[in-house]
Amino acid sequence: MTPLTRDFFNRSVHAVAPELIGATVLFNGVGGEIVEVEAYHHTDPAAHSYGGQTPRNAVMFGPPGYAYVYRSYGIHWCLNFVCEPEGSASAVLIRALRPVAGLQTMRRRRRTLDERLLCAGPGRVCQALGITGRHSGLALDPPPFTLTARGATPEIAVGVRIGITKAAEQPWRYGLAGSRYLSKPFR
DNA sequence: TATGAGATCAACT
DNA sequence: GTTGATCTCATAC
Repeated sequence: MTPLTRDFFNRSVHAVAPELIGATVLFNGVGGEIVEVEAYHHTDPAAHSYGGQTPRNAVMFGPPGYAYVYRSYGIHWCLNFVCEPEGSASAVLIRALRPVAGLQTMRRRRRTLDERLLCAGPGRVCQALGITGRHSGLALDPPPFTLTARGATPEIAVGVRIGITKAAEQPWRYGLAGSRYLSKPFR
């Protein structure tokens, strides 16, 4: 169980994103295996950092290995891992987990007993782990975060990203092939 | 199974 | 005033 260090994130998002599939993320001991992510590069019109720095996205412009959390559609929180050397403003959106630790806590927060729906979607992940905008800017290596590298290399599925209108054709969504915990199946 | 409304906020026009 | 890296619930097919 090797922890993910800052060096791991200090590379291209397109290298980091697929390698996160199969890794484990815990927040205060609650979480699971990452089964779905999306990559956002600062040259990408769909990225929050595309139009330059604002108070909301400032964390993306900082060093890699930090959490960027933002509010989506007014109600949900979405968790990102900042990547690449400082200033490049690129990040990986955590879209879905296979629940592993703290199932009872997640079921209570999510108000559902259906294990498949605990962490299937970026808003659900944050609700299940108890992550909000207060946690934006936290480092990923010390607690409350615990990130662990995967063991064997899993089969990775690739597809187009979900719920965006700009640069929607880019195949920058990565998932664990065949997983039943995805927010949507790959095709 | 599929579409539609509502919730609710920061950025941008 | 509009839009969006979303989810839930209701109603319709």
